Amino acid sequence: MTKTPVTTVEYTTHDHSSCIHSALEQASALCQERGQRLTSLRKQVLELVWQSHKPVGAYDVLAMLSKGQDRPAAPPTVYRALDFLQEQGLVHRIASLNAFIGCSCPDMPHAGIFLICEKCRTTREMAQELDCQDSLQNLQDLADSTGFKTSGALIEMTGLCPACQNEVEQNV
Amino acid sequence: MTKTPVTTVEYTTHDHSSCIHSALEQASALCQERGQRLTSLRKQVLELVWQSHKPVGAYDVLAMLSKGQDRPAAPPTVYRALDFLQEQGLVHRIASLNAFIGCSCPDMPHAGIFLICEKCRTTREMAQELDCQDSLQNLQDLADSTGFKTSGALIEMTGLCPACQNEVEQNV
DNA sequence: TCGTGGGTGTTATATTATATCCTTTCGTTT
DNA sequence: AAACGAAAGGATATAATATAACACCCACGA
Repeated sequence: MTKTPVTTVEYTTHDHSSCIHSALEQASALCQERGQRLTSLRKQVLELVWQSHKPVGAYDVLAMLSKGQDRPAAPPTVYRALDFLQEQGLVHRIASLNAFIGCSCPDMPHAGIFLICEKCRTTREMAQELDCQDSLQNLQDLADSTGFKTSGALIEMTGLCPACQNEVEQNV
Repeated sequence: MTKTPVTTVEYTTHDHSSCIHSALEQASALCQERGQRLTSLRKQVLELVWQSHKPVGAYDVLAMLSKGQDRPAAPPTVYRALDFLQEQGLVHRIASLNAFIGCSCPDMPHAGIFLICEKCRTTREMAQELDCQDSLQNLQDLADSTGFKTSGALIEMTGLCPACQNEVEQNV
């Protein structure tokens, strides 16, 4: 049986520069709105995180940032920028990979649900889908019904993205 | 309003030695069943992980393991044991804490849902509750409906455990 | 103008995890 | 029992990730 996958931009060749551009625009607007300073360094780091739809390590960012510089940047430089971006909801940390990824909808607070391809590492965030927030709420209700008081959730699902599923089929 | 929390053993003073004992018993039985070797070292590490209902770091285990030894153990010793225990489903890794916790129901494979108290770090695993597996299935269906092929899930919820909620109230 | 505080640079170090090679242990086969 | 091979563990080194602490600078308001 073949089912037509609902392919999303993360999994297709697309004009990624427009992803980056719109992420930066949105970040800029949000920070202005909030009276936060999206400094040159922070913007640079955000742009580097957005170079792909795969989570990127802090030290990768560091390396990219240092490329062509006379003196390479030091870890705290990057971690501070990443901390800021996380606080502003502009990037998420993927705990299972010790890596960071740009948030696809930073304008509304949300606990992200991440679909991480274990083959190509392309990672998609489910956040705005209604059903998704329902499921999350279910979980939280469940937790709270045991007397726990939930304040945050981390959901990372691993598997194969549509593109990598196809590759596997072809290799067989 | 006050609601009576459904307190569970993790959050109450209890005869923890019986937790440890039964975990070891169960581990022993499972390994035997599977033809796996629960060596002395692995058993020791499992016991150390079970010292509490809080996730414990690999280097904490290392330190406890080395205490009183003439020559301290080296990291790979602990990581190898932890890897084995994870493979056997006897311990889980809590990604957001880089730490490990004993599995409360190693006899059936499951994706754990963890409730982590951000104050005392006591962590409870929801695994067997029916609703909980339903919610998980919901999430997976949701992911799969986008063309993703889910193979594993990581769910870590943070908040306050019943005991720590009470403390907060008292301090106010 | 003078503080003041946030942001960044810099150095050092902490924490977590793995690679590699070698030795020991243990079950199996002969 | 001896020999073998595979799995487990010991030991050393190093990789990868993250933070502490302090110094400097600059923009901004009093």
